[in-house]
Amino acid sequence: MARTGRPREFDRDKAIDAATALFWAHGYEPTSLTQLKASMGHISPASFYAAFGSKEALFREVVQHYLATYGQVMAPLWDESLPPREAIERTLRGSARMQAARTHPTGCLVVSGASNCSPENEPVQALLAAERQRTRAGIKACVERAIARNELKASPSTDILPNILATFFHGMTCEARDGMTVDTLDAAITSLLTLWDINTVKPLKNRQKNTENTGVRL
Amino acid sequence: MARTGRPREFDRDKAIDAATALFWAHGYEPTSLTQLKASMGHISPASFYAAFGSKEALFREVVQHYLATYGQVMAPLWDESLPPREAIERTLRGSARMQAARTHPTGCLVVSGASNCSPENEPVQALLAAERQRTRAGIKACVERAIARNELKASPSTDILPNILATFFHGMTCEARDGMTVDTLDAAITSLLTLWDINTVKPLKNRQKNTENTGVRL
DNA sequence: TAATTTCTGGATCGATTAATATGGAAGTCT
DNA sequence: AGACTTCCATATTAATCGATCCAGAAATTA
Repeated sequence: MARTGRPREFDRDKAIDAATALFWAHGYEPTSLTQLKASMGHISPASFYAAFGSKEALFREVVQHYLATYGQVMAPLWDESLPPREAIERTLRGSARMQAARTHPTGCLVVSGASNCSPENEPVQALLAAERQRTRAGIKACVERAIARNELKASPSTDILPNILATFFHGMTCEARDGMTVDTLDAAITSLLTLWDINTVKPLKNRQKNTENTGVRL
Repeated sequence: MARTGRPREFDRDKAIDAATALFWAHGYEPTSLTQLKASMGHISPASFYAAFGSKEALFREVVQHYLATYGQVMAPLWDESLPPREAIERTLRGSARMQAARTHPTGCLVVSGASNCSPENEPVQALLAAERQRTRAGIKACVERAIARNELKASPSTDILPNILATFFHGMTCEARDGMTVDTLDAAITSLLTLWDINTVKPLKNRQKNTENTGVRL
């Protein structure tokens, strides 16, 4: 769009990165414009508003950027070329590794990015809530696909499986932020997936071997 | 202590109740002094500070009050007169029912009460983090007690069981706040506890009957 | 009644919030 | 070169933040 005129002096992409780190670590409301501008190289208010519009608009950009990068650990959920169980397992293990990493704030931005909000910022909360709902739908679709492929038997305990997985998944944010390591989370995932395996149509004695050679992305 | 002088005109206990509802719904930082004072009957700043000292001191009182009332759903964890599995089950079901109830804000105050915090309020975050750690210790103690009583076999998958339960437990806050009903959470708990049962020393064929006649408190 | 204590309302503190306005320098395009 | 666009830095907006202070009213006890 902007092709003429004086070019911006700060790197917009790096600014988004810096804003992501701040919002991720402290949440939407506690992150002040002063902090944001400082993290972008002490840019002026005018530069900030010209580049991003508002704090909320910046946050929405940050969320999109997060989903397009870190959030890609959940991509297997919608990859229908993967066996459903592997899609779930890759998502869980990838998320565990991402959320517990020390190279950025721990936990998931979508879960904890706006969990404490004033009523006037309810739209921000709704944005993340919608994204979490998308995750639940993805998990549910995997389980239903497994049933359709005759890999899981249809039963009440299979019906509730997506809810268990979603609850555990969202709980990882709290655990990671409280210091749980990736190894511990990974071991928990291995054990949790037993709940999947005991609902398979033909239980294999050595099914647990599957959990070792499934790669983890990112 | 205060026996003479003009008595306070507002009900301090009701004020704590009102503050609990606000902090629970919006979190520590987004809840302003103005809101707090208004919820206590539009009391004056002087009355507020005379009665509570500061916003942070009030929050600490609120947390104690929360733990002594709503938080008592976790009491079974430290009740050694209960069989360990029943202690865990009562805690999970009681928490699910409490967190999903519509008579107060959903979710758990200890999990979401200060999840978005500025660095200067780190002590508030630490207060809740310590309480969460106490919960994890309680869950772990139950599992270890079950092993000591020869009700669970010692194994790697038993070792990780407390972490799975804690992650699920803390995830319930996110699910409840996003609208998951108590019935759904309850069904998920029933299925999750299968992970306990498959690690029992002598697996009973009709173990699942146990999940029906265990009472739920509060 | 007198003395004491603690309440109340209102004004106010400095700091910080997100957002806007202004004026001029800097760089791009024709 | 000249026109144009967009940048930057500095001030400043009104509102709100948590917290403090003071004067006077009110209720207790002696």
